Amino acid sequence: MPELPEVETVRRGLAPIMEGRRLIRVEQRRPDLRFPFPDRFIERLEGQTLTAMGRRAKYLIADLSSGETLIMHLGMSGRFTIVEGGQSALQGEFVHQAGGIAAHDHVVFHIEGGARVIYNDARRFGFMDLVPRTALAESRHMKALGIEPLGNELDGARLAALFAGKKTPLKAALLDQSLIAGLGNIYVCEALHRAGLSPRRAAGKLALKGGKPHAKADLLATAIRDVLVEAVAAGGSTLRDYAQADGSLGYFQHAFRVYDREGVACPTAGCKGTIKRIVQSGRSTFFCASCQK
DNA sequence: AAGCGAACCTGGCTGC
DNA sequence: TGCAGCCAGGTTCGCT
Repeated sequence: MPELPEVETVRRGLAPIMEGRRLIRVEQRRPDLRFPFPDRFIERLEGQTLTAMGRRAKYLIADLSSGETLIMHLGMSGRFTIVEGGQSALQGEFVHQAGGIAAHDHVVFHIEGGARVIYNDARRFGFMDLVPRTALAESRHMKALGIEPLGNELDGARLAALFAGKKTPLKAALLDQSLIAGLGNIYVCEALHRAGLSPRRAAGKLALKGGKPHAKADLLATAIRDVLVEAVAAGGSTLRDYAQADGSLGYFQHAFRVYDREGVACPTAGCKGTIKRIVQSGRSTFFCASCQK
């Protein structure tokens, strides 16, 4: 999935199609994804106008005219495809031949004006839920989330405070959504490389000392922000066949410096190291042992 | 209580 | 070509 930049890209792709429009019809093609769909899912959506498409961490947050909010998470393999209304005969024919539905298309939103938004998720680690807007912040999905890395809260001092006393490696601390919400495996690797910090280093080492954060804490906060801002600007990096929310077939190739680049020369200027792959808490970490201390 | 590993599920790639 | 084995962007649960 989609980490924060990819989810933000999806949000930006869906917003112009869905905001201010009514959900004419909704198809739910199976009873569950990661979790069961909420009770009366279809009935609570059909006829509602989608008033705003937002994002919190890796969650899409769609406000409805009913006062409820549709929470959507893409898990590992979730994706949205937009099929515009008023398309050419040729495209229409293609869609017709394919039945308009592909394997793992689990939810179809028919939007006022003719567009369809299709949610496809092969592994079904994603989910959708409905909660009253007023209960969103306290909902089980939002409740334990940490700070937004692109918000104003993230800086060296805050990072140092969050990591204080933690013996867990920086890699694990940065993946912990209850501390900073939105980073995933790729951008954690990228941010640590930019900051010159080893993923194995204890998170607590960046903690405040005498009221001042470790100098590296500022560096890491900046690296996190930079890597996310660049990825969002690039339209969210996409891997393999991950489709852009606008339904276009072309995909953007983001140049990762370390992720999935085992054996490649470290891109840091003047560094003679080679990117290594190790496993931390069951997941791949890519880093350069010679410039990341 | 923090901090691991396993589990959830399917598909794609690698190597025999 | 076939098939077993391993790996994948996330989160949650359960066991130290």
